[in-house]
Amino acid sequence: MAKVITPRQEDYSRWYTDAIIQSQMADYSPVKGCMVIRPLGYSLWEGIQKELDARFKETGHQNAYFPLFIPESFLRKEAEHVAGFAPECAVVTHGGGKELEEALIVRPTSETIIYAMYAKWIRSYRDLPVLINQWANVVRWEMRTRLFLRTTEFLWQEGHTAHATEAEAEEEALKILEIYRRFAEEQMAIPVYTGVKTDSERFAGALRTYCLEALMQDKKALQAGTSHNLGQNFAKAFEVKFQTKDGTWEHVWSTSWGVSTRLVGALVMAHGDDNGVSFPPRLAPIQVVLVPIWKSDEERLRISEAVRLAAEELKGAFRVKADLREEVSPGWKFNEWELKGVPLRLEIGPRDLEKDQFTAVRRMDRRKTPLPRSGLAGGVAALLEEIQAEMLEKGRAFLRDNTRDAREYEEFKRALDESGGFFRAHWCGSADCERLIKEETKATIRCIPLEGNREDGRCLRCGGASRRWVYFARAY
RNA sequence: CGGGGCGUAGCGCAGCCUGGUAGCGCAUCUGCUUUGGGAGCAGAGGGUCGGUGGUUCGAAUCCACUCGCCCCGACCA
Repeated sequence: MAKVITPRQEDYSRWYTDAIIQSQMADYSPVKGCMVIRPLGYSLWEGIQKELDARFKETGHQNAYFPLFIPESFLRKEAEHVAGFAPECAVVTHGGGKELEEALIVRPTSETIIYAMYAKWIRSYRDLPVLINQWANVVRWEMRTRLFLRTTEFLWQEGHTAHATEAEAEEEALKILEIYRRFAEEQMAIPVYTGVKTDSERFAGALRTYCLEALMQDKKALQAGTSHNLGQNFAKAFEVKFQTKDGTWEHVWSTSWGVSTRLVGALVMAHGDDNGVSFPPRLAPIQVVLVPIWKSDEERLRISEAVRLAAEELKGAFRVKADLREEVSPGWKFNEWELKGVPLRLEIGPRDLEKDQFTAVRRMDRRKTPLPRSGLAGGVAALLEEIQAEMLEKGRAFLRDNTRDAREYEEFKRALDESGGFFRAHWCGSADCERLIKEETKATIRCIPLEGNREDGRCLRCGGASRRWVYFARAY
């Protein structure tokens, strides 16, 4: 039967779409730019939510929910913020059959409504810090959309915290950045670069924007999460003040931070191959699939029984699926579960039964290992851990191999076209140089590392003095 | 918004140039044989050809308008 997915080398962008549609992670909706997240895609998001939510709570955050609709006037209160978001907002002008007195914005992000509420709730330094997160949908009217990476409506979490001092807010923003970084590596098996955005890439209304940048297989960078130190910008716009110990009034210092369903797209692009998507064991909705192989009725009975017993044994510790369908062949099942990204497959046929074993096959490279039926759970646990670790290691090697130094502009341009990836290059700090590089090469400064990049050099574009290098890349 | 492509059965497509009873593959259903990498044979069901209007004896096919989607660019998580 014909391959259902366009090979990556032929057309990476088609491959991405094919992999998602064919694996049934998502589908296009009747509304342009929107997508339906199907059970496979959604359960990945649930896995992401579960793990991140636990980490947020461990660090003292609580969940809450703020409404979808925001009065238009709220958005206008912070000048930079409104300039940044107004063009991409969906606006509700009618309700209940009548034109509304004040139009309502469908939230593109919730800073404004949240700070309006914080202004009511915060009176004293004793009320601080406020550490709230919400899991929500937001809408941004993007011109060009792509499944999971950029859709008109998407799901995310947005944390919004308020603190008594600038130092506390800064500490919070960095703490979250570190949570994100570790999550990306430990759970998603995607290594990232972290750092701070330049002014031009900063969140509208933030003092500083910290970010995670990952590298996809087509050598383009993907922003995987952001954490903003908002300073007192929103506090001033919304009059969020508190009384200090000395009785003076001060504006709070705040942060906001988020990751979105884009992470699901990152998983696809980081780990998928021409056979479909491929998920790291810790996030895989199904970690182990059991596939029986039989010929005679007698074999069918014995082998399906062995599968049932194994599934029973593994069920407590792993997310397991026993594929006992009789209407499709084993070969069909192999392909289907590979397409859907299951990291480990256990085959059992007459030959395995004879040796009292399962044949384990790793999704990431199809490597086969016999696993004795006794102590199966232990063997499976070890294999899954091994796969998780190797997927991360593979990602690390990929990131390392595709990060280069760029000292000379023409050489940089050539290397961008030839190899892509990240480039460490000196930048004088001028917005003009940054803009010209973007116009001339389509590469942007992905982030300025927080440490380890101090070094005297010459700006890639103008040759002026530079004291630190930054990461450049073409990005999604 | 600019450039390109596509709307014909659930999915993928052919047919359109040169108008004349709507086809192929996959999927689905039934039966038998199969099962260690997408099984075989036989049979069956399924389509107002994106929409509207026009030309014509006759339109999937020609013309006009329109709607939608995908890809590439400018904006962005």
